[in-house]
Amino acid sequence: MKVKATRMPAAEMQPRLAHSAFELFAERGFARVNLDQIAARAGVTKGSLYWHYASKHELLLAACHLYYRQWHTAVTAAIAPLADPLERLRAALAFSVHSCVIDRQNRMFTTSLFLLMQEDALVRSGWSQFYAAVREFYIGLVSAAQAGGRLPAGDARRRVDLMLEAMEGLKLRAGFEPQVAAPAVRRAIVESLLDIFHPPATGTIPAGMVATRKAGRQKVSTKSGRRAA
Amino acid sequence: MKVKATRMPAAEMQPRLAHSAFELFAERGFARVNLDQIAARAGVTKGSLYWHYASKHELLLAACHLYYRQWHTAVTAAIAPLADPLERLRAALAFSVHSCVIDRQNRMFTTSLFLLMQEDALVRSGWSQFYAAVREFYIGLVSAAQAGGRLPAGDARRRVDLMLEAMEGLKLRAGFEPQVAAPAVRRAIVESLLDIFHPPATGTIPAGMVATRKAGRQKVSTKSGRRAA
DNA sequence: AGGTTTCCATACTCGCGGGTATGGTGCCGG
DNA sequence: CCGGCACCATACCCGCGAGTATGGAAACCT
Repeated sequence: MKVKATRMPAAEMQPRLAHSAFELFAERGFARVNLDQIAARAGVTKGSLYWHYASKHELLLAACHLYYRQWHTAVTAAIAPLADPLERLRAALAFSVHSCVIDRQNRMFTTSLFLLMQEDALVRSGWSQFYAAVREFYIGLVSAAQAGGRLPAGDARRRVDLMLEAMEGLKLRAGFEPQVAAPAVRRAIVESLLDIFHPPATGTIPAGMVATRKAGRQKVSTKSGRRAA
Repeated sequence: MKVKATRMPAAEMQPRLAHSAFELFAERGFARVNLDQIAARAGVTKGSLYWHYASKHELLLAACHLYYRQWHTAVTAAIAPLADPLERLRAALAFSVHSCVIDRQNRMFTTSLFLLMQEDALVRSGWSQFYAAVREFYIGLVSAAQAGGRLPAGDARRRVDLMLEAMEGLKLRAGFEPQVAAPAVRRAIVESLLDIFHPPATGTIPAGMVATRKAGRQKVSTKSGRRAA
């Protein structure tokens, strides 16, 4: 029986299984992946998978940690060569937008995660911590740009929250509107997100004296606005 | 056998089943609902469910159409009594934020939908049409506010896209950070979203007011440059 | 009335997949 | 050299749930 019991040197199979689990979850989503597939991709069978992980759920948590670490190293590398704080922020945004829009695996994994989060406290708290880390990371970039005079002062935390929400929404939108993957659109999106860190022209409402300096720069609403009845 | 074959008058059972399917999908998500539960909530059994719908998938599509119609009537009612265009926009935003943040059913249903979308063209195109309708609805509100001088001029479509993305992201965030459900936070979020429709103080970088003079090797160029990302 | 159609219930099939039982094999210490 | 441990494969169990087969009762003809 060509059993090929190659004897992995102890704690090498565990991350290997987590990696294949992550890949498959990112390709097909958690529910559409079974344990035989995960084990097969790692080169073993389900029986030995259960020696390393007690359940599919544990495998999910391991895949999540893998995802979190991957994001951190990738975004760190993306901004490492840059010195100007605004350019660092811009590069981080460009990286995030790219991974949200282009990387289908990323979309599938996180979308699957958002559903699991609704009924699993561990997944939820894990994501919550990751999200907090991402937020602090961006707040650091924005604060540095503000301190360096490259961005106007403002409530960094609140604006970063808005920006991150828009990023997540963009990811979802890219799932059904593939045109946002066009390079020109992506660049425009990055600029839109950067605009979030510029405060509005006036406080909140420009009462009646709106300047309308650039009115009519683009065709406005003639055929788009089916008025709300 | 007390068979209780009450004989629903033809096309009354169909929407009844769609409604209970929607409710259950919104409570537990598509994958965690079986057909017996849907049939039971509608007062029948699975055998008769299959007389009205050919598969669970058809039931899902019916539930989607129900959701789309519900959103439209609800948001229309929310802004109906208002006349001022900016107030209409604000009311629509407040309604949307409320349903994203408070309504757990809404979150669960759409989150479940986003996952199904990845592998189901019908669900995807249905959502795409719905999203387009929502976008046009908001573009109409924004354009009206701009035309009435209540909002400064600007690219309504692009800003509405950004706003809707932030709204979807907010919905996801509300799933794991329940503190956004606080009324004060909700109001602040509505104002943040409204700020999107106020253009930044200057084009992109406020060069005049800050110390560093715009080391702008790359400027935004307003339309589309040919820079590599 | 008798036949047909419409709507509904009961009872079943059956594949899928998470999880388990069990036994084999390389390896290491004694 | 041998017993035990770590790692892995094979083969099984079993619940769940989508979908089906079948039959029965009400309504609708003609």
